[in-house]
Amino acid sequence: MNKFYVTTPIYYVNDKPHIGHAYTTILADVLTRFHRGLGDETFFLTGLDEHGQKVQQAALARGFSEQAHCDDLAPRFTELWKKLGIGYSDFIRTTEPRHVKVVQYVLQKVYDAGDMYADEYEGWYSVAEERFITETEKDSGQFRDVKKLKERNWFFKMSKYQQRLIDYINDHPGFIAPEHRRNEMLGFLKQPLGDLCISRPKARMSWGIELPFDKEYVTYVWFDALLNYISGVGYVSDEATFKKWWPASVHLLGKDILTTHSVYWSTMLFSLGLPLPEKIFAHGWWLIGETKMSKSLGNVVNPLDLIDCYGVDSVRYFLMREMMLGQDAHFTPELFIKRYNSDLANDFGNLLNRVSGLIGKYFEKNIPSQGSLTSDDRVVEVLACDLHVRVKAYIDDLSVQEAIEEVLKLVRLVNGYLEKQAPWKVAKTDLARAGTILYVATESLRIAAVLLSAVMPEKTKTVLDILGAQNTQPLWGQLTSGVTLKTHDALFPRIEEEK
RNA sequence: CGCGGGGUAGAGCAGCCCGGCAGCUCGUCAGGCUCAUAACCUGAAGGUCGACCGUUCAAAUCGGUCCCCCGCAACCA
Repeated sequence: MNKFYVTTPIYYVNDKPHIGHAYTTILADVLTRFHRGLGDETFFLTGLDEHGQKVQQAALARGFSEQAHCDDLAPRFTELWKKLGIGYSDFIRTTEPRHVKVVQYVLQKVYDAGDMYADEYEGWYSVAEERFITETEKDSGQFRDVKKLKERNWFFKMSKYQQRLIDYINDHPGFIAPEHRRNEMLGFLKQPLGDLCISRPKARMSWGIELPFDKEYVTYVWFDALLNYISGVGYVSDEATFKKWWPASVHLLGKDILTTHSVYWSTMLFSLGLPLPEKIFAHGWWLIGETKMSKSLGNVVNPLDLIDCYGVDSVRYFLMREMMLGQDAHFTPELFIKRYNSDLANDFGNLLNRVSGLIGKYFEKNIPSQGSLTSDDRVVEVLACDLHVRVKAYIDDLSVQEAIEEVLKLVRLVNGYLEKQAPWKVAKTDLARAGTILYVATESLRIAAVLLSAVMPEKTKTVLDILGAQNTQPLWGQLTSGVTLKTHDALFPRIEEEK
């Protein structure tokens, strides 16, 4: 038995959850469910990042205390996860004592190890934004009231680990994925790496975790947030649990936060003497139509709306099927409907109707038995038999869309097989043969449903329930002859284009 | 010359590392079937594989030059 520990980023609580949050979290859930189906022991951690300047500002703007603001927003995330059928193992919030303790422990440990020092931080400061901005941001001309500012701060000796990190990435080809992101990071690391300023003076920004060795400062939010990946599995507090789960199998994240994870987080782990996660996977963004999703543009698609109209499983399916590995994906209602109709209604759902209708008509709803197989039957059987092997390979590669497509190939093949075998004709002259055909088709459908259960837990459960095949494996022959099919409605009713 | 990714049928993508009939899904058109959710199946049309030059018996694939798109360029999250 293997262990599988997956994380999402902990989401920043300055706004409501959107499709981007939903995507990463569903992906983590799908991977977890798939691994659990294989018999792996799984741990799935998600949560919220609650410190930092933007939270402080958002809270202030609403007239809330910071903690009250976080407590108010947290349920918006947990409720959405519930609605999306997310089965996380733990939900961590960085304001929780268990996390705060770990952050302070780590700060002290890094300090004691000599990887922390105080120095003047000098950079461009935007008075309007109340924060330091980067050279790039300054050059963009979008910030007014910019001036050079010096400030005493604490620094983490990140530069000390630069070469070690480069060597590590080179020695571990799968560490940062997809490959072009890995190249990007190696390119980034060709420049001299500076040390990381990990403190913020309370005078300027007080909403954070106090440095154990300097009470005038709180911890820079990334240094705080990244530690959730270990504080969430018992680092320091529960060594046995921690040993069991760390290092993580995969950190899932958006491409915008790849540097923080591959550079800050890795060097922090080096300093702590802990192993690095096995994989850091940066996925693309959801574009709404042709434009980047953005709160300011007000074009954020609320996944909740889709769920209410079309069901949670079809939303999960769409997001998993449409995002190509590591690339950006597009969302429009038209794309959603197209995908839903062609894959779920016409191919998958309709196949269920075909076989259950035929079994109802010719076998009084009892699943027929499988006679000897013809070569045509064998083509289907062979593809269905080792489908789980191909699907697993894709899942291991995080190619969920390919895994799904592989299953749909079987579904399409079976639709063609039925057409060719025409059991509705055969039944009139050779009922046993018609039974075999229907067994082959239904068994294939069962296997497809089992393999799609990680993506669509509810609908596939319905299918397996109809077939009397709950808790079966994706192996040929587990469909029980003689079982009476349950009556059902259309699994995925077609969405008719209108308006 | 900062680093990196990409330009393949109307759309979205695979193939490129390891040259050898240009493939998949959707869309379009024509047939078929009539068990099924106007679903399903079969077939067809549609591509100078960004441009040019080179290597080779053979180039989407290897090398070179150019054009065009995109990402990264950290210490806001």
